[in-house]
Amino acid sequence: MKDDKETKERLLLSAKKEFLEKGYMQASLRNICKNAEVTTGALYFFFQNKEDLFACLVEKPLNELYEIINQHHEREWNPLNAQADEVETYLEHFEIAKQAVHCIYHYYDEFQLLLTKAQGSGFAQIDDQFVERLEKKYRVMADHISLQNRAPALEDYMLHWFAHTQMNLFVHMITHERAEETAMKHLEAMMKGLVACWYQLFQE
Amino acid sequence: MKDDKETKERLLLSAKKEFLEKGYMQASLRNICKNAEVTTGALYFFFQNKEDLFACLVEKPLNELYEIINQHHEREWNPLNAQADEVETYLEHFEIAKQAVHCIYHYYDEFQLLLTKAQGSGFAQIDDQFVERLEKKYRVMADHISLQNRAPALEDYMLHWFAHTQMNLFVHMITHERAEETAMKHLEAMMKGLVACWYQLFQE
Amino acid sequence: MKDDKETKERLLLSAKKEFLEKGYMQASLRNICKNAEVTTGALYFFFQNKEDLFACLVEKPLNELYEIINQHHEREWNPLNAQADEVETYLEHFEIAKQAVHCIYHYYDEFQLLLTKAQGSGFAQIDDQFVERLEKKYRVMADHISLQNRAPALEDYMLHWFAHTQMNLFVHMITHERAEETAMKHLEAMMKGLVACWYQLFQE
Amino acid sequence: MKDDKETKERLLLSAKKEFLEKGYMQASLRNICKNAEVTTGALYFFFQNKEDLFACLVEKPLNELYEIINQHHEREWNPLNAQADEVETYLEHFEIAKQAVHCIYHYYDEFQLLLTKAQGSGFAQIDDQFVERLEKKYRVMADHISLQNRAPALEDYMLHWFAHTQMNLFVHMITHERAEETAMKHLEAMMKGLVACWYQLFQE
DNA sequence: GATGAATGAGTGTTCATTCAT
DNA sequence: AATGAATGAACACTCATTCAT
Repeated sequence: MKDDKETKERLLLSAKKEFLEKGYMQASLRNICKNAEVTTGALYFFFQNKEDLFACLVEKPLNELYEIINQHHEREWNPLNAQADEVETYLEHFEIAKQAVHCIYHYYDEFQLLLTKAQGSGFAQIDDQFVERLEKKYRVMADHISLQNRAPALEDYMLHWFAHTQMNLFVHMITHERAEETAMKHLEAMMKGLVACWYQLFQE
Repeated sequence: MKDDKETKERLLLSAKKEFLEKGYMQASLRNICKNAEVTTGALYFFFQNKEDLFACLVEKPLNELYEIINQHHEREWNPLNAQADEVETYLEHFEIAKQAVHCIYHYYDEFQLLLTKAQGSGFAQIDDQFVERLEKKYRVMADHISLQNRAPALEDYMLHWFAHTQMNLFVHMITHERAEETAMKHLEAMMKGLVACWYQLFQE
Repeated sequence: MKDDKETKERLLLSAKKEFLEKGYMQASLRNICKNAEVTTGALYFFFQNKEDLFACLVEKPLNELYEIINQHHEREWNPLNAQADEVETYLEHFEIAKQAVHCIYHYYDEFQLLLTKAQGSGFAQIDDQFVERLEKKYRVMADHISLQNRAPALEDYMLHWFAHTQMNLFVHMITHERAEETAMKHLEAMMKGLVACWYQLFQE
Repeated sequence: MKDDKETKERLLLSAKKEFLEKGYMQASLRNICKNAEVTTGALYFFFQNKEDLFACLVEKPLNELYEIINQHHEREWNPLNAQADEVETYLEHFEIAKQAVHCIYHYYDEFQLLLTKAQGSGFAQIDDQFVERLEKKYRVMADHISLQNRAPALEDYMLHWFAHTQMNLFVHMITHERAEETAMKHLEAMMKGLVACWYQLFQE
């Protein structure tokens, strides 16, 4: 009777557009419904509230990204067999980043929402959580390097900053380059820079 | 205690508090006036609107920061007499950053507003403007290096990202460390990292 | 556990709970259906609307109570053979009240609904109807007494008030005592008081 | 510019009407504003919310009534000099009731609101509080009588019921008779009945 | 300089009810 | 007998802003 697209789908689409344009807070449910050619009541049939609507857009991509980071962590970074020379480290860093970027570009709009339009929603501090996961991962790598180099452990503050910088790299990409292929090319250069930075942090 | 302060001053103080607590969008002028023990009308005598109120808090610190960057640019970075060896570069980078950080910590609350609470206001993309200024400055430095090394010019994208990263460093500091002195110590380490990153960007 | 009960039964049970908890107005059909594990549509298959649902819970108990009052009226209160001395009167009053209380406690929840949770429904003024029936009954008794005592007839207002007071006694019981046995004990004492009051109304 | 009546006054008047007609819950603020020829915002300038609006109508009359009950309690019912014969008791009971009724009729609409239209507001259980105050007062009188008659103390349940009945008398009056004078005449007869009831409660 | 009153559009959310399937 | 989708009006409440005084 309506269109070929299901109502829920139309609502999600309309919501995505509205959230992208105005951000979570300024987005108007009324507007979302109007653009989806649906009444307000209908929205509340499919979603519990504004928050839930946003979450439905964003949760799946987010979990996929988390899985990527965590899998990596568990599978490859067994420090026993790691040979933490500079090249190794770079490859490791780069591999994680590449997969993350791939995921992020696969859900381009959704990560735009998460990383730049979530203020006011429950996902506002998502970057902190994301940074935290990176931090844990980097802590293991850092301690390994310190051990090999007989250098003092990397300060928490530095580790935290580095993780933040890494995450901001992703935010930067998604904000400045739409094409995944081009993004990937940039990624390589930036990661080289970051790895140089990383090793510098261990020098006195 | 209250009465000796001018109304305008009280409003600005109350506004700063509200904006810091809730961010620009969620801040309520009603609330700001109530806490300043002033009526809404009074606010509109001193300020044109919400936007203007926010600007009044933030404009002066922002301009001071801009001046620091620009002065530096003009005075010290005459490329004719620059000897762009690595140490020089580091010192140059570091000197600018130090002065910027000093300024930022001098107006701690205000930069908190600008850098983390401005979403919804006209200053929402202030970081972009800030980045732009850094970019211009780094362009000169980069070209100088390229010339000396007979290397190809640094890509715009990379320059932009590096400037972003530099700016995020400031955001990170202001979000994670209240004491200027401690901040400065961290700054040194982080800047060493960034300079390493910077030089890496010129490698093939 | 759920499946053996018929849908209609489950709806009525769930509705009773919701109405008792929130009263007629605040009760949510949505909620009633959810707790009955049934969709809204199903509710409207069995009941015409909210009002009807409430009525279905409450009508049968109400009619039984009406019958008790009316039967009594017709059977026993033939004034020709009544010997309206004080003891007789007390016993008569008491007997009716006892049977009414028994009925009310047999349908405890339902009368709770009727007497304290019906605001907003068509049963909101049920107490008035109830009082009316009591009134008719008391009118006969009152006139009999007036005749015997050659006293003026009991004013309508007083009769109405007395009937109200009698009914409030029932409301009070159902609101303050869950056990029928205990309630009955209290009933006796209260009825003695009311009969004293009743006779006082005939004094000049 | 508007009428001769102030906006706030108009709002209160309109609110009183709406609350009386529909009860607290069903009353619509939109409607109240419309009838007062005022925008919704205006209402919220004068009142915090629906609850507050209702309270503003009702609080003053309520406090006056409380004062009447309390003053009485403190001034006259010093049991040392009380001669608790039946006539005394009646007069005492009657005197309180008369003053209460006078107060109630002075604020006729407001007590209508309080006693019959407050469901859903914070004043929903106001009758309980009111009963409680009466109860305290009657407890003193009851114990005095028990002492004199060497009779056992009046059961709490009975006292509570009697207080309820007394209060219901007021509710009844306000619901059934608009003219204070007529009401007062009825009051006397009803109070005589209640005092007879009261004394009956002390008989075995 | 500042007040107090008022605007009016906007917010997210809930509701009883309907109906094609 | 029952579902799931959808309606549309209503709700209390908040907002930045205006303006006569």
